[in-house]
Amino acid sequence: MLYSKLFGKTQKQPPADASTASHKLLHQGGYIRESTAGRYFFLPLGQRVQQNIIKIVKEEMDSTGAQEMVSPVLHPLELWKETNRNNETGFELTTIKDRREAEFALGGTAEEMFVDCVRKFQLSYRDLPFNIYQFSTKFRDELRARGGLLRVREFIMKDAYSFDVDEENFKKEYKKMWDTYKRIYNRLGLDVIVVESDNGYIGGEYCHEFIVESEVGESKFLVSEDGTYAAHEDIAKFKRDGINQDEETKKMEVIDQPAWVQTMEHNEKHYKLPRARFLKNVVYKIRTTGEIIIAVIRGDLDINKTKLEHVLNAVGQLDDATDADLTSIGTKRGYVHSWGHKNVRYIGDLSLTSVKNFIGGQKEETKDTINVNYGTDFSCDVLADIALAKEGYHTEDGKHKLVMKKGIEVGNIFQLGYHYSNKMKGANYIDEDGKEKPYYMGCYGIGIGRTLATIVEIHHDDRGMMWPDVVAPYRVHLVGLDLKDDEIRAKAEHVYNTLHDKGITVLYDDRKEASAGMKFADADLIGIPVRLVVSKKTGDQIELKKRAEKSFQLMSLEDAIKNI
RNA sequence: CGGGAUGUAGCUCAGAUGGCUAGAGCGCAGCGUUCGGGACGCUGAGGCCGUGGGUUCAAGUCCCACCAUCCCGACCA
Repeated sequence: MLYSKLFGKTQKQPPADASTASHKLLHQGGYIRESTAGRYFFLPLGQRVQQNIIKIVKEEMDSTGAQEMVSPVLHPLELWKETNRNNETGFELTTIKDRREAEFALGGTAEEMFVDCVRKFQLSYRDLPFNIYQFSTKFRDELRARGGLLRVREFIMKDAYSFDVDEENFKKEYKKMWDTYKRIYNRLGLDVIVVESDNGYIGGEYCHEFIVESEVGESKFLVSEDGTYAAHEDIAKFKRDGINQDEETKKMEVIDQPAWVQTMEHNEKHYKLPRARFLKNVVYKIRTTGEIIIAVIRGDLDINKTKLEHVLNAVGQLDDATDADLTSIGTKRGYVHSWGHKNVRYIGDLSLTSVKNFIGGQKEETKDTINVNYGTDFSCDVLADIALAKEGYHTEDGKHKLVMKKGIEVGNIFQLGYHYSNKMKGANYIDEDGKEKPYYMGCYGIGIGRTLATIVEIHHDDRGMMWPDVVAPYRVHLVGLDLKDDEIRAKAEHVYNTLHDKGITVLYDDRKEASAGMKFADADLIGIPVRLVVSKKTGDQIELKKRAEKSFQLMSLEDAIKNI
């Protein structure tokens, strides 16, 4: 490719509103342009990289026996209604109507579509298992796009769906996809951490995110110091250390308390005891049913809303209680009781059994309870893990400390089980015994654009991008200097043609007017792995410099080609 | 959706207290001089000052509404 003909230009200054390295560099290097917030043009350079990533993902998927296909972008809204994902689960669904008033969802993920396609066939157990996938543009009506390609409203995703006869067989597929993802990211030059995470609106019981550690990432997760446990903040388990287990259990009493004691800080000051000794209540409301939920937890811990939603089987439906909600159960802020309110459900955290003789639980203006013990003085409707894990807490076995990390989620794998095959009519296969049975599913996603941006986040320096060989838009950036000299220009063109004939992709900076400094700066910014220079100085030889290295060497064209 | 900020040339930005016939640097076009780390000179093209209302003799500048964008939060594979 001749640089002078390349559509898209480099730019000296980054756009003012770009906050991440990948956003700045991809824009400056002429890889992408913003259309509207969260929707991007991929310019020729960007598209070449995107295609390279797609190629690698496709090769690895195909090698597992998965089969590529493609589904319509517009999904009949009835399908989303069939699984009740159109309104209740908080999916960022964009819907449209056509001229005949038929309603569609712009596909944001395609479980329903793939199941709908599969159920059109009379599947036998002999047809299973299989894994079908597609690359397609996904739409997410994000409230807030950010970070260039890191969180967008439209992007290409590889989404795969597996169909098995049962869980045992599914697990083999899940493991296969896990290993495949590791290979894919390895080839792309990304170190991934596999993290247990929350299924959210996808459904199913367990899933894993593939995360590349980065400060600009939005995924927070906890890792045990020895690295054997990694889990997303929303599901991370940890040990509730016993606080005062050797203390004698005392009898509950109602005591006088000064009116100024209202917050946790006040408690600590008044009783001169650590926060863990107090009871804390947090109130929520389930949006769909209006039911009030009181979460009771040890004072030093915080509620994890996602965990609580799972306990309540109300994913994406929990709102913080308003003052009006508190009034409706006959109380107000600061005076919520850990027991006794009517028409509420009490969910307690596991930590309630880790403390003896709690203080609090039934606060009034100048009274409160002390020596409160879970099980004897009060109990919740459910006792479960609903606490937010934090850095410094210990793993469940108590052996290791947890460390908080941030990263970019570049892919994920989900166990779906019977979630969709149970909800959708006719999602069955005929088993050996002649009976209809639902198939056992999994799904597997990779965000291509986000992966591309992540590669830039990891591979760049202050001059520009540094693409790994396999994804670089071209293998070689050929810089011609002194090109007004016919002889030198002929040499450069010879190099260009030779490389081309050898099947090596090359971007040839053939501009006559541009200065050497400008060409080098552009080459560094664009970040192609190998730079070759032909100029007055290089004579019969050619200069080779790798983007990632400082030094360059003169050599013959043949040696240079060997080197590439 | 809550809090904060910003919308002036393709990009980055300047245009106190209203007086604008709207500027600079980069970029772009032409000519000349340069030519191994974003060279220089001259010339030139390029603006409904986000949109709509209002106040005023006069609005890029003040007021209101809306829209858009960014940051924090909420939400979110």
